[in-house]
Parts: sequence; structure tokens; C-alpha cells
Amino acid sequence: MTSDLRRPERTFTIRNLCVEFRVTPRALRFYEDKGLLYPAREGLNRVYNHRDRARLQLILRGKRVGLSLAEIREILDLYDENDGGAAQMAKSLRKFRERILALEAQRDDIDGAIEQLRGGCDRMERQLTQLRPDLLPRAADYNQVLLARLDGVADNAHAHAE
Amino acid sequence: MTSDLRRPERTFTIRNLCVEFRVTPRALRFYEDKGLLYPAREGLNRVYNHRDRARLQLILRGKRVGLSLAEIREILDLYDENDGGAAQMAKSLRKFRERILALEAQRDDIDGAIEQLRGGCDRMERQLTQLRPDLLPRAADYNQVLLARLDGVADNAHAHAE
DNA sequence: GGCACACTTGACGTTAACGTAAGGGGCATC
DNA sequence: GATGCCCCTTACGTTAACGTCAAGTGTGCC
Repeated sequence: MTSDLRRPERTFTIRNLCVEFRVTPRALRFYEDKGLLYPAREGLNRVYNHRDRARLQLILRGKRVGLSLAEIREILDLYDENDGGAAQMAKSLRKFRERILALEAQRDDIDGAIEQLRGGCDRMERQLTQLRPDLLPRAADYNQVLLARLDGVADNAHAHAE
Repeated sequence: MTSDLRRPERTFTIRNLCVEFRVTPRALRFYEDKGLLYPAREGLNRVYNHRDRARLQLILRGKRVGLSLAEIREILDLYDENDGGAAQMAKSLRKFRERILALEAQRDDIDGAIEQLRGGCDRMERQLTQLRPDLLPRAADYNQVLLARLDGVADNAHAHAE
């Protein structure tokens, strides 16, 4: 109901971001320690702007795809420092391409793993269809899972509204 | 020129597998410690059979897609223990499906990251085309990278043939 | 002014996944 | 029979990414 999250001049407290992205203050301070974030200060308190928030999003996604904080920092630095001349930028470009290749390989791995698990599922389903069809989870149950997940997200959003 | 790797009765020393999969003996012993592998013994020495080798492959792929050893172990156990009755199998089936959902989400993350990096690449390429077209890596260079990778693989394959 | 509450900075603790060093056995080979 | 090589176990060390206190500061409120 409140003001626009996207308004570029808006700032965030550490808690704002923690709640929004489900991380702890400790983590944010840690990222700062490691040079991945450098929010402004208001007295002692940290003040995050939209740029900081965007960086945090990138950090978290980087983590989810398996990058180390050091690797993420490197990428962020490359994004930033590309006023350091064309040579610098050419170097960044190479690194970016390497990362892309690595990520593509990783995605193929994941597809392989999914396939493997699906194979396992299929076998188990066939077995169960023979042995105990009553134990077979139905499509309805599957939807239950999805709904539960959505509820979970909603719950999290409420959790700190109290 | 040598005997068939796929011959089911063939066994492997710890070093065989280490060389083949580019891991250290320490790692294999560690996996055993954690209950992910349990090779036979010949005296003190470990003797791996095809089943062990297949498990190792699964372990390493699991690692590449970001699973912890504990999670991998759980999955392997589920694969094994499904003589424990139909109820057990139904439980495994649920867990497998959860894993699949998680992996699919992770793959989407990776796709997003790739897209992001591609965007960065595009911008840099445009900049460089303006500023210093000479620094632009050409398609030829790109192929160089790929060839270098293949060479690397080939080297590894030769490494233990000597 | 006292209390709650959110923020801060250390600094030590923890977990995962190994690395590494120390010490020892078994077998071929020079 | 000493050397070298591969294997073993035990055990302490290491790195990443935080968690978890402890102790202090600032701000609003009754």
C-alpha cells in the first residue's frame, strides 16, 4: 500500500533489505567486509540505495548459481571499473565469456541430474503402480506442494508485519 | 587398445578412479567416511567395482549441481534402500520430486545469470566497437578457447595411459 | 530518566569438504 | 637390503560463509 519501491531516490535500512531478501544483517555486513557492498552511512548506520540493492540481488543470484563471494566480487568489480580504459573492458569481456561457458556447462549438468532423477521417479512409479497404487501421489498432491510453497512465501512476507 | 572399461567384472584401484575423475584419494576416502561409498577391501587396500564407480559419478555430478554430500548421500540411500517396502519407496519418490523442483529453479537462476552476463557482454562489445575495435576478440579467438578446453580433456585422458 | 528497540563493532565459534603431514605396511627392483 | 612407489590410518590444519555472543551507541516514548 505504501510508496514505490522503484522510486530511485528511496533508501533502505539494513533491516529493510534483510527482510526483503531473507538474509541476516550479519550476512550484509559480511558482504560489506568482503568488498561486495559499500552502503553510505548516516552516522554509524548503513544506508542502502537502489544501486546497493541491485548489487545485493546480483550477489544472491550469484550465490544461488554456485559462485563464491570472491567470484561474485570479481564480476561486480568488472561491471564497475570499466571506466579504467578499453583494455580493462576487453579483459572483463573475456572473463564474462568464461563465466557464461561455465554456467552453461553447469546448466547441462543440472539437466542431466534432473533427467536421472526423473528416471528414478519413473521406475518407482511403475513399481508402486504394481505394488501399492494407493500410495501413488496424485496430480492433486503435486499441486498441494506448489500451493504450500506459495503460502510459504506469503507467510514470510507477513512474518515481520506484526 | 586395452581392456573394456565397461566390462562389469572389472575392478579399480583408488588411483584409477582418482585419475579418471580428477579427484584426490583423500576425497574418495572422505566420501567413504561419510557413507557415500563402501568399496570392498583386499587386505587393507580398497577395491572399487562398477557399482562404486557409478556411485562416484553420481556424487561428483551432485556436487557440480550444488548438492551437499549429505544431500547426495540421502539420494543414494534412497536409490538403494527401496527394498524397504512400498511406503519407503513412496517417500523416496516425494524426495526425488522435491529435488527436481529445486534443480529446475536453480536452472532458471542460471539462465537468468547467463542472460545478465550476456547483456554485459553486449554492452561492452558495443563500447569496444566504438572505442577500440582492435581489442574486440573475434570469433576465431572464441574457437581457440574451445579447442584449448578440448586439448585439456585429451591431455587428461592420456595422462594415465603412460 | 528509564526502558525498549534497532543499530553498531569486535571477536570467537561452527560447518563442510577436504588438504596435509606424520608414521607405517607391502611389494618390486636395483 | 635399501630405495621407491603405492597403499593405509590418524589427526591436526584450512577456507568460506556466516552464526553467535558481548558490549556499546542513538532514538522514541511514557
